[in-house]
Amino acid sequence: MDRQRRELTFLHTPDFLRRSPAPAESSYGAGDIKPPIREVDFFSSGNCSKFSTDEEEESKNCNGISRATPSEPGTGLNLLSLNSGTTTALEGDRSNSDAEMRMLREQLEKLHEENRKLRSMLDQIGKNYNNLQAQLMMAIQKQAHLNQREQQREEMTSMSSPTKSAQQLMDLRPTCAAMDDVKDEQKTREVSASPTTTMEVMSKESDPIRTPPPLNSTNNNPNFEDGDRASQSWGSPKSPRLEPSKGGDEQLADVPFRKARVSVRARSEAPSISDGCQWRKYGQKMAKGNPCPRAYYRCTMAVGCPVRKQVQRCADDKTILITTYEGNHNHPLPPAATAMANTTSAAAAMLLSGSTTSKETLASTNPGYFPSLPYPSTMATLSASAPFPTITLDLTQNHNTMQLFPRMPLPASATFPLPLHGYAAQIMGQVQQSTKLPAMPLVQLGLGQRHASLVESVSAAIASDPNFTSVLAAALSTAMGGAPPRNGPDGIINANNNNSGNNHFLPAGVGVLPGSPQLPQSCTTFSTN
DNA sequence: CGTTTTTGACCAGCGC
DNA sequence: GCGCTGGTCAAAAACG
Repeated sequence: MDRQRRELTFLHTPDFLRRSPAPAESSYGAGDIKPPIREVDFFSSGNCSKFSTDEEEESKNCNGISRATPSEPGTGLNLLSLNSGTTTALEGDRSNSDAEMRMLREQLEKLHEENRKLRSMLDQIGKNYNNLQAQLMMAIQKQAHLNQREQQREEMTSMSSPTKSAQQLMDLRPTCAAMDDVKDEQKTREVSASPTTTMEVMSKESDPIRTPPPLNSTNNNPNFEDGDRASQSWGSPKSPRLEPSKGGDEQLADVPFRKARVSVRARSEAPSISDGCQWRKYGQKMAKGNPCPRAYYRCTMAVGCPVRKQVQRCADDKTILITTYEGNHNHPLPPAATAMANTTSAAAAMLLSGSTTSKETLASTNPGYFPSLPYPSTMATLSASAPFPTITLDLTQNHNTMQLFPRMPLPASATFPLPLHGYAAQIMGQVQQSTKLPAMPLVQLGLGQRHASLVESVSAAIASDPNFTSVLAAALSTAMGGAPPRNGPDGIINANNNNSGNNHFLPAGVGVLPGSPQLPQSCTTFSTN
């Protein structure tokens, strides 16, 4: 109820985009930022209803100005509350009542107008989000058909392709999703049936407000297996990440997935970005070649959550904050942390679903799929040559990606839910099943080399969509604590890659994918220099 | 007083 | 085997 009240108040707050209290995370000591109490969840706020979990409340919220909440100082609702009290007081003093009533009415009208604007803005955001989802699924399905044909050809010809080892690794990976074969197969059939069905299924899964995953879902959802394993390793001394005790296939199969990372480069003055999760700093090291220390965080939203992140400033440009996420949450995420988590999950899924071979310069080498890429370079790049497969989202350069929010102030503590979870895991589960269910279009997402092209094409498709980049850039920029986009003359965040890191930048897909059961390997990562 | 951050120490992987 | 580096642990300090 408190949350609903806050959200309700938020909707009526004239300057709701202002900076909110600091996030509960810090990386460099002073200037710690606490987690925002009021969060702007652009991705999930497709309409007014997204602000409330209660339908009744929802309808009230959508009808203009709603109930006053005396406990919320400095908000429009408080004005209404004041209005009510003042009206009562005026009964004993009518001399000034007319003038004050006029003033109050004007204030009410202003608030109404403000609410209308905010709602329309939210609606627009939601529409754009849904459009991107639809486009992504279309692209996936389209590519899936192509891959199916390609797969049949490959089976006839190349049994010793360079990426066979990578595919073998995937195939050997513990079949955490296999336990749910039947269910996932049905789901996949639904997904492949039609775009509409796909979106319905996924949107149901994606909305953490409406369908919050069970807290103990780890026990039930095979997709949590990886996280559980990671948790176990965390619990053991020295966290043997590679678990040498495990031999043979399982280890081989496990490593490449657990190591996958998603990295985000963005400009920020804040010590770290607020991603909607709570983090605890557990270490700090000086990294070679960078005067800035690297901070290590782990997720504290749930006991044993295996997600970790690294935060470090770029050595070349200290205004660039590089954050790297690894692992997937074993707990439900707050709405504020869901949207971008899905985005980065998709990015990681695309990375992981490809081969482990380097895929540099995908855009230039693979122009056939999406010849009309609007950007000379990309906002997402893949690097499989690094020790860990890493996808880097570079938001330090500007293109016209802020068009959705031309003059929207960026709240310092707007949330930036990067830690991976959700759809990536779903995809990965399907990837694993793919060896068993070759006929399912989506299932084929992750099969070795032939998936590289899919990864590339989907990535390109996403990257080529101005709406997507706009939304992603906006979300990322809002997440940057107090760092207004400064790359462009008009405050536009660029979607271009930046080569200051050692990652190889590729046009990769960063899909805004609907949420889903937590996946075996979701991660969000920052490239480190 | 409980939680979080700091920071030196420890460990594993890797290259020579 | 040794040294370097990245990552983590854990005791102490700081914080609220």
